Amino acid sequence: MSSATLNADTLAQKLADSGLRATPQREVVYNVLIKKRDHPTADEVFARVKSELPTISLATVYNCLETLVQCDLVRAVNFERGPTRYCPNLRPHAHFHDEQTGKTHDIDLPPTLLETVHSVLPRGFDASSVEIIFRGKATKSAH
Amino acid sequence: MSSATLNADTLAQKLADSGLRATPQREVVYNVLIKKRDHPTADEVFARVKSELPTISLATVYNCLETLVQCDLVRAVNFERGPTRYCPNLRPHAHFHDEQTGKTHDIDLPPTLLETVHSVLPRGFDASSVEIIFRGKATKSAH
DNA sequence: TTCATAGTTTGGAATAGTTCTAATTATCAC
DNA sequence: GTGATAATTAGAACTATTCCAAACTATGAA
Ligand SMILES: [Mn+2]
Ligand SMILES: [Mn+2]
Ligand SMILES: [Zn+2]
Ligand SMILES: [Zn+2]
Repeated sequence: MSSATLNADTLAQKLADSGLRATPQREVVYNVLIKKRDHPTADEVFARVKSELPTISLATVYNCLETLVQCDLVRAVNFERGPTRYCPNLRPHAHFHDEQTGKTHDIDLPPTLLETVHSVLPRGFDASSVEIIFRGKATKSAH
Repeated sequence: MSSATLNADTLAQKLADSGLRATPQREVVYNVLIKKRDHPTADEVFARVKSELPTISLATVYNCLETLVQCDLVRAVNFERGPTRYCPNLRPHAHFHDEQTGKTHDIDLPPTLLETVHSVLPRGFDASSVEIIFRGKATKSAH
């Protein structure tokens, strides 16, 4: 069974869990995110999806991305003014924003780290999620 | 010497360091941020500043906020789609976003934490800053 | 099958937040 | 004071996103 088929099944399943249908548009949008995990904007997703579904509309891309976020298949990422970016990496990870290139890299986190970070919260703060963003420059060796 | 005067001096000094002038608009915008540290949007700053400078324009508020950010007197904060928020707290701190109320709280960080977080970066990633955002709910006791 | 219904997509209009522009006003150095 | 430079202002323009109403599609009961 191909990885694309696995993804399609995962997608169909998660959508069904939320009472939603697996449409061609949703599948292609999701596959575009999986295929190139560079945190694209909605416009960039739109451009990539068009080559497979030339008649898709930008509104539909926004709708699909929103749906995928609701189904916990994709994370919406905002760490600066400017368009929202989309990330299909569901493992706990931080983002490294390279200020020279504008590229955003995923940084895997050791399981203990989120615990440690969480532990700095004073009483009365009950966090359901933690987000970590680095800014700086990445050298060539860091692909 | 009053705290307002101290702030005004700090402001004038930092602006001068960047070759900029201390104008009434810049002073009032800065004082508004200092006075109520609730991470207001530009629109909210505009509304507060108007009571002291009724003829100030929204464009000037944006200009002043941008200037204060450049001079490292204020941080611009973006952790979701929606207007940028402004924070005059220069100590290392995280943000806690209360999803019920929409309010954003400052969480002071022990000096070791940023080191620990920083240490998860693989070779090739050179971070100049780290940002931490919690999301969840704050109980009444957490003011 | 056929039809009714609900879900989805679509293009365009509308909106929110911000930035740009060109004209005016304030400040500084001489 | 005068001229140069910096800052403010109102409004236009712009970007990203959401809203809307119409058309289309899938589903599934009769
Ligand atoms: Mn950037
Ligand atoms: Mn919020
Ligand atoms: Zn990511
Ligand atoms: Zn803050």
